[in-house]
Amino acid sequence: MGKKVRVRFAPSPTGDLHVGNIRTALFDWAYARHTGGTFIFRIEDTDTTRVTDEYIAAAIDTLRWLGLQWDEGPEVGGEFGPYLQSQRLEIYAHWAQKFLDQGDAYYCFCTAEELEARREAQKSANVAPGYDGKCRNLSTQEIADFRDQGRPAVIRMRMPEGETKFVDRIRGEIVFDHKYVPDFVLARADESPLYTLAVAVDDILMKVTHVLRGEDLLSSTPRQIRVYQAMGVKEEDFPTFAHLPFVMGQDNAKLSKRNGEVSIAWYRDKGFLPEAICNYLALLGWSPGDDVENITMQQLTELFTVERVNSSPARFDMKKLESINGDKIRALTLDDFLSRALPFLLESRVISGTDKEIALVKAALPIIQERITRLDEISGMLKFLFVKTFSIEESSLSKVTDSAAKSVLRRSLEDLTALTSWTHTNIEEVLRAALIEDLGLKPRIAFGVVRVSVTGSTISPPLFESMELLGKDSSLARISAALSL
RNA sequence: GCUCCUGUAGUCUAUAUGGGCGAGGACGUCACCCUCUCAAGGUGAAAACCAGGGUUCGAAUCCCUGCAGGAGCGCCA
Repeated sequence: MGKKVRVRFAPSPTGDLHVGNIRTALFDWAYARHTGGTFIFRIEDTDTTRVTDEYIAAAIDTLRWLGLQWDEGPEVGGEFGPYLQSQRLEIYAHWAQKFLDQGDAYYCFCTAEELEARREAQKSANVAPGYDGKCRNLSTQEIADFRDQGRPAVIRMRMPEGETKFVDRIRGEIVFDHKYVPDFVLARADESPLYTLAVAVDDILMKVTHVLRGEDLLSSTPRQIRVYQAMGVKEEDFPTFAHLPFVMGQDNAKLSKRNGEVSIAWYRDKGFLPEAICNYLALLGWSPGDDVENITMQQLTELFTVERVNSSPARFDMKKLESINGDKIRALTLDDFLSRALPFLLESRVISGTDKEIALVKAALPIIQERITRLDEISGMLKFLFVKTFSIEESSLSKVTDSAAKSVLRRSLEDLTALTSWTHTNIEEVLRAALIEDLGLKPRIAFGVVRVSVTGSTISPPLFESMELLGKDSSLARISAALSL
């Protein structure tokens, strides 16, 4: 080796980045960081009909949010830019022409309809569908005739007979017989490049040393290698390939909207922490070993090696993600937790953002920190502290209306009114003395009644702390309101 | 159809190069404990080597076949 590691994450943003993309990006990033190499972010936008500026912007935003800093790429630049393939068109045109001149590529005049018809024929004849090489050896006369007819021509790469052999860092030696690798198109009739041309050219020009990407690209590797060869690159300068296993949906199908949300934007909105997403995704197809699971981004870069990546596909499990998310939330410092919680409270309009509100939120967060698995649960748990017109939820109303409940409320109101120092320990002391010791009630019954009257729900943060935060006036007002229901 | 990849509990995985694997951990599930609800935490339980052959003193670990799942075969990436 000796060469400095350069890895790239090169998505084609035809939609929001999804779980699978991110897992790939994460491994690329972790590998670069682990080896002290360079992490390159490149946008593959050669398919202008499907890639949009919005999706590109979203991809950039998502990577930023996840904390996967790139060393070269959009917005940060770099020595081998530009990093948007749409800005590198003349480079691809140059190489396509060179391949043509060398005889490695040729013009193909077959129309889409003709190709389609022949593919159908191949299928019904039980032959692998693929280009049949019709235009491979056209004479100059034939080419001229097609040109005269005004037929458009694509540029096709010639696959010589033989085989391509390479060592995949995850799967070992892989061999493809060229019989199953048909001549492929490098550029459209309008000369715009295709992925097959652009990736290979860019990986070489950007001096990429390791290609870590999805398993779906495994069978396109011989085509890339073919381009390297046509470029005159020596075999020892080819990048090393490592094809990562798939991330699939719960039901073993490919991840899609239908089974589990795939867009990272959705996870962000739901209140998943970026470090939780990364930690969980890192565990899909990789493991640090030694029964370790909960790791920081820093540890990931220290522990990550391609050797420990599995070759078998993994299923995405939302439950486990939530569990890890809960762990990460519990590990947050109060200030960090606060800054992450605020956007959700603002968004749901539980608070408007005044200093007073924020101070109350900060005081309340510790009592809910271990009770949530996602940030979007915060609003529901704290809204009782902020609502202007308080009401008890429908399903819990019956808890406070029977006569036994009334006596609990009456007694609570009485004893609490006399309490001067409104702290949760004092509140608890008073209520225990009155309801448990004096009235002889079971704690869960007695406190349950008070809980519903004060928080409006049978489920809430710890009662006494909640009452302290709510304040004496509001707490007593709610109890007396419940009394008159 | 053809080519390629993959196969440890419901899920993710650990067991560096075959022998403490009579299979370990985590999520989930169930039970119990703790407890003012909900959580968190603690304890415990059920739960797996795809099948069949071989190689070997010994295989979950290596080989073959079968089966199952997935991917690719585009003027998509």
